[in-house]
Amino acid sequence: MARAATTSDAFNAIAEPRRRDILMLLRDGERAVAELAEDLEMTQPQTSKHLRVLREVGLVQVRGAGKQRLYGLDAEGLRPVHEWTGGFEQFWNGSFDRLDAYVQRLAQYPSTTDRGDTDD
Amino acid sequence: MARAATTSDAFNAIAEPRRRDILMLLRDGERAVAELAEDLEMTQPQTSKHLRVLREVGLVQVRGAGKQRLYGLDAEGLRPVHEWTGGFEQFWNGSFDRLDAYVQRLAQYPSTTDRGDTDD
DNA sequence: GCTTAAATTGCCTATATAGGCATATGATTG
DNA sequence: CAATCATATGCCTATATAGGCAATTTAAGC
Repeated sequence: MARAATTSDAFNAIAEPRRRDILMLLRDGERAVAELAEDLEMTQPQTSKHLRVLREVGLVQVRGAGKQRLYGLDAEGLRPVHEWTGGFEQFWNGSFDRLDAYVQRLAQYPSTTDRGDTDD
Repeated sequence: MARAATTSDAFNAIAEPRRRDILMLLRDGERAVAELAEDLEMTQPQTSKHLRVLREVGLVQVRGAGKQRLYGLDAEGLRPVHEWTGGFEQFWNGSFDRLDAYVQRLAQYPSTTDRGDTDD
């Protein structure tokens, strides 16, 4: 009855722009919380919370470094998202054209054409 | 103060599993609402609402076909997601190894090694 | 125009945050 | 152990849904 938990998977985790920003920053290497907070102009608790979500879905890792805790990227979790969206690649890279669409439509609605009801 | 609107962009739209299911079904061609509802075992209003979100972020298109409304895929909107995640591909396809990580860490924390504080 | 079929929209509830702030927890150093 | 720096949590509020159901709109057909 409510929205899906953002902590459930990578899809939900990266739905939040702030978290995407964090991940992008981490591409350049590990970062301490305070640094991330400063770069992204967020408060420290805010940053910590986002990092927690990212950690729970396995997109980042932490390691203690003195008083600091350095967060590092664990991008493997983004792979499913990349692959899922990749399953639609044919629809935007040109290998999919109107003929494909026509054939697909026939597969589902063969009667549509019988009634001369196609839109083109 | 609240969660980001799921209607804001594709990232949010596909965070919902149901909507991903809908998009996958639509890969095979256009579908009427009732059909989608049946295939996904959802109520029809529920399906309509998800379709509305998908339409608002431009991931699907509609066209009237008699009493029915056929929804079709407009996957172009998934491209940004695919490309964004693709920006992390190096981290899981093997071209990125511990040396890269080491170099990246140095870039951010050169002193870490000076203090003999690395984790390996 | 009325009836029927197919979808959409409105209304209500429960729930999961995101953000702000204060406070607790951890680790380091003297 | 006390003091301090760096993070993580707890608590509270506002908000955006997702789901259930009823009612309204849209489109055919008679």
